[in-house]
Amino acid sequence: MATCEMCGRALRPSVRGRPRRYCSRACSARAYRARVADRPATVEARRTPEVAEAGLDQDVIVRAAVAVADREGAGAVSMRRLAGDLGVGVMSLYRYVAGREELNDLMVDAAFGARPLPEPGPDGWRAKLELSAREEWALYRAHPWLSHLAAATTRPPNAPNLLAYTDWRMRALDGHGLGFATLVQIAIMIGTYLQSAAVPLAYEAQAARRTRHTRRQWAAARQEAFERTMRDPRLPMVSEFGAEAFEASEPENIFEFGLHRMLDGVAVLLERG
Amino acid sequence: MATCEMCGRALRPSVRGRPRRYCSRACSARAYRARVADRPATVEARRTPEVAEAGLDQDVIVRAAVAVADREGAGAVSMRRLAGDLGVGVMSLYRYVAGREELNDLMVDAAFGARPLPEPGPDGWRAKLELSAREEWALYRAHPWLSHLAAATTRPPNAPNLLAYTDWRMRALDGHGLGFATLVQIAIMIGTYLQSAAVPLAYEAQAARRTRHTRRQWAAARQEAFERTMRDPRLPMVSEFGAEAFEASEPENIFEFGLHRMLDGVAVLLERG
DNA sequence: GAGTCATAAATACACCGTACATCAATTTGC
DNA sequence: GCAAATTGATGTACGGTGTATTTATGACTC
Repeated sequence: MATCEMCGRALRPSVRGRPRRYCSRACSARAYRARVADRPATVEARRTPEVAEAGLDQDVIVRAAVAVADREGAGAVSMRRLAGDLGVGVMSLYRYVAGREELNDLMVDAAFGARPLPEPGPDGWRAKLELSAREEWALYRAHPWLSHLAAATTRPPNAPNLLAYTDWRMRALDGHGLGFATLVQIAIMIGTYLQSAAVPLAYEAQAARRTRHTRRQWAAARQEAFERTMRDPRLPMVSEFGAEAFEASEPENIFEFGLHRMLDGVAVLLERG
Repeated sequence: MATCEMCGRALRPSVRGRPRRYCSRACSARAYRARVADRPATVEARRTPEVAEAGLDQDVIVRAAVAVADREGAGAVSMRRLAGDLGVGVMSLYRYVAGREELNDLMVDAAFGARPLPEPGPDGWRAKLELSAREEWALYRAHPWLSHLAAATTRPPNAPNLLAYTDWRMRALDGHGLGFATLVQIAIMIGTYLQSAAVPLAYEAQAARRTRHTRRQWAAARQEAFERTMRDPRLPMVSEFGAEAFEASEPENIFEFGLHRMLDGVAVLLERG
């Protein structure tokens, strides 16, 4: 097991690239000091760094990330890009954000935090659950990158504002005789479904960002490719796809359909007692 | 609109990086010939390329990709890695696969193709749908990278073997008085749900790949982080999470629970006529 | 006043996907 | 029969990615 060269503590595994030598930036700096100590003092001031006016913090970074993702898609978000937008050095970001993975979690949390569910909400468990689903869907509509990132959050999820949705749903169902474990499962089931029903929204947004010309080209190529695979004797039903079926498989309609089926399923569960 | 410098045809947009100049490799080669033609003939043979023994093809590449993903996770799959494993040059892969995106689609298709649904399957729509869900779940268990990639396939999906699942589900429900659009929606709803219910399996697999030592460290860090966010007065229900709730939120149990709720929901729809 | 720490940023490494260039071998068209 | 075109394989290079380490400055503490 590798240990820190300065303090001897266990090193957490390096995410990628070279193995770690120090357990923290503090140890790295300490080691640097030690090395510098016994070295001819040739070091002198070369650069006077500009002081950032307002100062950096986690919120600023996350807001910048969300803004980029909203405008140009999740793919446009990178540490370099954010640093450029904020006018700071790339590595400065790491002072406030552990890394790319944490930034993703923070983006998800920020998005959910901007749209809290109302208290106490409408009457009745069904209206409540339906509302919570529509609110979450509205979020995915507003931030097409969100569903993908929400599905990719660290597990168990580390975003309080995302958990707030789960909590609200559990409270919506509390007092109807269901066990705690069942409340958990219903709440998770709904979130799970919405997340992946919303994934196609990212494709729509990607298309919308193209120029009218290339968008048409792109859509045509996709459609053509699909029609080629669709026309397969082993897919008798899919071969019958027409305008009506395409309409039915629009994200909006899949969302709506699945929501009602799930709520009907929950109703069955409640009737059984 | 940019056009090919050789043949003047419209250029499809470059996926990333430099803009295209030619519409195909053929045109690129033609341009090269033209350039070489009026140039002192200094070019001579420098290298005799080794002929690949068995020859490359799409299947070989896709199988290699699936093998790497199974063993080391989706993150380990890269064009360079595959080329290395297969003992060929990186760019040789592009002769059989359009690019990374198509490779993803092909991996998904290959996985689903390896587990076709039985014909005619069990009796009754409910048993059929349940079987199809369990088969798909078994796939996600066998290939933890699959759910993520399946969610990220191009839309509409271009993988016949994935569509075969949709088709089979639609046939399972055919003849019960539901409209074609409803069949589509039920089939998509089930697939959608399973995909995102399976995402956490990738985390489990990632954990399993770690050494026992680092796995414990990793799990402890995750758990600690979660318990910190969970203990929040604004999350009264989540704060109550105990062993039972954690057990209930295991992927396997979420899968099982959601499946039965959805099938109950479909049953309600059928009763209504 | 010396030592420590928080902040900021440049540099460097190990990756990634893929456009284009370049060769040899094969196929095609006349 | 032979030149032209095409195909297959591969090297090189570009423009990115995340992040470990190093270097530097000021502010705070003992």
